[in-house]
Amino acid sequence: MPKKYKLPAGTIRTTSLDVAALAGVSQSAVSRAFTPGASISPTTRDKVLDAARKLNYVPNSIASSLITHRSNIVALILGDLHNPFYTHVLEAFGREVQARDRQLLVFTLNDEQETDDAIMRLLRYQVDGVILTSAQMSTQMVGMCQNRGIPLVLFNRYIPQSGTFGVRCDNAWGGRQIAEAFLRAGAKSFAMITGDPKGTTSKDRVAGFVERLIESGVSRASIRSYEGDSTYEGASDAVQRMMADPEGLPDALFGINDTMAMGAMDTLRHQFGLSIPEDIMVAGFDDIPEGARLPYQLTTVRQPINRMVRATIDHLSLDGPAQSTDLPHDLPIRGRVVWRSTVPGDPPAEV
Amino acid sequence: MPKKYKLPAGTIRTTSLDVAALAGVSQSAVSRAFTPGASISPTTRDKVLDAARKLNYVPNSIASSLITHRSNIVALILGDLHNPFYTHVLEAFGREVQARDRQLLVFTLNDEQETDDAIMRLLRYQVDGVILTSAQMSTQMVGMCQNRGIPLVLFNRYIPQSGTFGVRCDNAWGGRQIAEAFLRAGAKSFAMITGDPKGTTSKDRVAGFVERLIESGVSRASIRSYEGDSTYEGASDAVQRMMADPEGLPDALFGINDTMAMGAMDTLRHQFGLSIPEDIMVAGFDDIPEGARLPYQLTTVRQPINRMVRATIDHLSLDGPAQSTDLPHDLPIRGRVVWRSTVPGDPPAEV
DNA sequence: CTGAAAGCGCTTACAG
DNA sequence: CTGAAAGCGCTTACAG
Repeated sequence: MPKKYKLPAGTIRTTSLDVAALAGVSQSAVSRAFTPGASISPTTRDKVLDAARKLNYVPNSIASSLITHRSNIVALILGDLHNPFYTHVLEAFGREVQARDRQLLVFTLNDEQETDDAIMRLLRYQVDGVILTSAQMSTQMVGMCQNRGIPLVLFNRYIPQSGTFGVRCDNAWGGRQIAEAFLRAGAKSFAMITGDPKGTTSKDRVAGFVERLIESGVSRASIRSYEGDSTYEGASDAVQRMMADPEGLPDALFGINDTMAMGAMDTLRHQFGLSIPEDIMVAGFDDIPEGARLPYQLTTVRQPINRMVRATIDHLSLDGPAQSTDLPHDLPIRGRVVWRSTVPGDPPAEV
Repeated sequence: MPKKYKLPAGTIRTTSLDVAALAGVSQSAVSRAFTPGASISPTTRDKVLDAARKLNYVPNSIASSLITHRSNIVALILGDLHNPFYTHVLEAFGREVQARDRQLLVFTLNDEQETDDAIMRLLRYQVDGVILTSAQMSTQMVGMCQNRGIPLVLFNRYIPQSGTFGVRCDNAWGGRQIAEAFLRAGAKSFAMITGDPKGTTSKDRVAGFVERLIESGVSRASIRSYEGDSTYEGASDAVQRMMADPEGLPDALFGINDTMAMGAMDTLRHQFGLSIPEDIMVAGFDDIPEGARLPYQLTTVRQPINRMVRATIDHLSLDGPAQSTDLPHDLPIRGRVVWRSTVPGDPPAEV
């Protein structure tokens, strides 16, 4: 019986029919043997599993997906791979998704406005859920996912009034803690190196930071801001601009993420010969392990990655029915301050 | 006409049949409109594409995969995510695979011996190819892939006599260059911080390094070796052991990868107050961007990632027939020395 | 260039 | 608990 559709030459393709023949059971029985909880006797199951082992049979999940409408694939859209924080995010999602017998289909974005394009591509793969860690997406694309019943969760960002659900660190709270730390250490003038001006993450950290300073009577004029592009190199450039500023050196510098704080520290020390925290105190945000290394010992805010990742995956409702849409559309999770040596003195109380 | 199989509630599922109905053509025509190179008139194609747009139709690649035996998915097995080198590898593979209209299904490994398990899982997804960057796999698993006609390429490792194809950096050559650089700078005693003792990468770099030193009359006794676990922290521990060694400080230290070289530098400087290269010269391997930062300025060997990634994907033969197996089973690609300031003096000639 | 029809490899009501 | 059969949404020979 010649196959009607061409297969790559020399390829052996063992199907449930082959296993059924060897085990002397129906094809349905083979399917049931591989379906947890299916109605099958232990005897039959063992016969099938034996035959499957002999034939090196592995069920074809493409075929089962077609009928179950579940691909067991979760799409992860990654923007900023160069920030080690996102390496840890990828690792955490990989671990959690694999623990649920799914796999990650990764979409790496080169340009900013590629998110919509990535969504169009992942729709073809019939993914069971989408995790978006990158830039903005259009409301049209949100609709494409919703129509198809594909759960979408934003990680560490939110799109107001889009009806999308977002899990994130409580960035404004974190910004406040850093402000408080600087104030207790006696700082009077401040600078920030900011990230993506369109992203909510950087904006919220800045907002919390500034808010707390203003509350404490600091004048807006003594809070400067430089764009750092979220990167080490961008922060280094921002420090050049800060140092060229006639205002002079601020007492305290807030890098909106650890990578930028590290870039700023290296530039302040090696290019301007300054000491930290003696000449200028520095703090970051994220608590990437690199910030704990000997040369940095960076005071920062820990993002509770594992809790954030689990909350994200829970919202995907990979098993069971979709989450009700009455839930709050934004779930900020509070981290904690990690006190190291780039800010002098003792940790202040939470504010 | 009620659907026989349950769909998640509130979900709209548009198929080629719906598009065909709206466009007034057959379902075959819809399929052809979305198949590049298919036999279809421009008029019909436009009618179909119009209807598809109105209905937000996206072809279901699960269904097409079932019949074409191509999932358009490439499996990438990643081990050491904490080494920034592999972040760049992931990014390069993502870029190249997406440029070929495929996506990466990522398998992150926590433990060492999970590779075989990952292979079993990816077989279900009917991937078009497998890229393995992690630890060893059994020859049985190699056979599983070969039987199914799934191309498998090892990235930066090889398994002798397994019949598997590997693309890698010419690690022995790189090790020789570092040895030569140290020798020209006047070093007489040497130490290495090594990586995974089972991996070929570390072994080959060590072998090339030692070989060149021996050639130049260096005695084996003046070449020490410490295990560094391929990590920053492992290298830091290795330096502790090296400094406790009664042999005293060597003239030159080779970190088998940049991450370890950086861990060693930080520990030598901040914990032992040593200067680099005045007290001890250091070199690494990989040329990760972090090694070029101000505090490190690390002399190293660049791995030609882009060439390696392209060679890997070419060997997958995603389009066209599978590669002949007469090809050499191991393709070492030569990098180049990146000369910075952790080794004194001028760059030596290649050896 | 076009349509009707078979079939990819499974899951799952249905009827024993 | 079990098997025969329908069907998931496509691609592709086949016959016009």
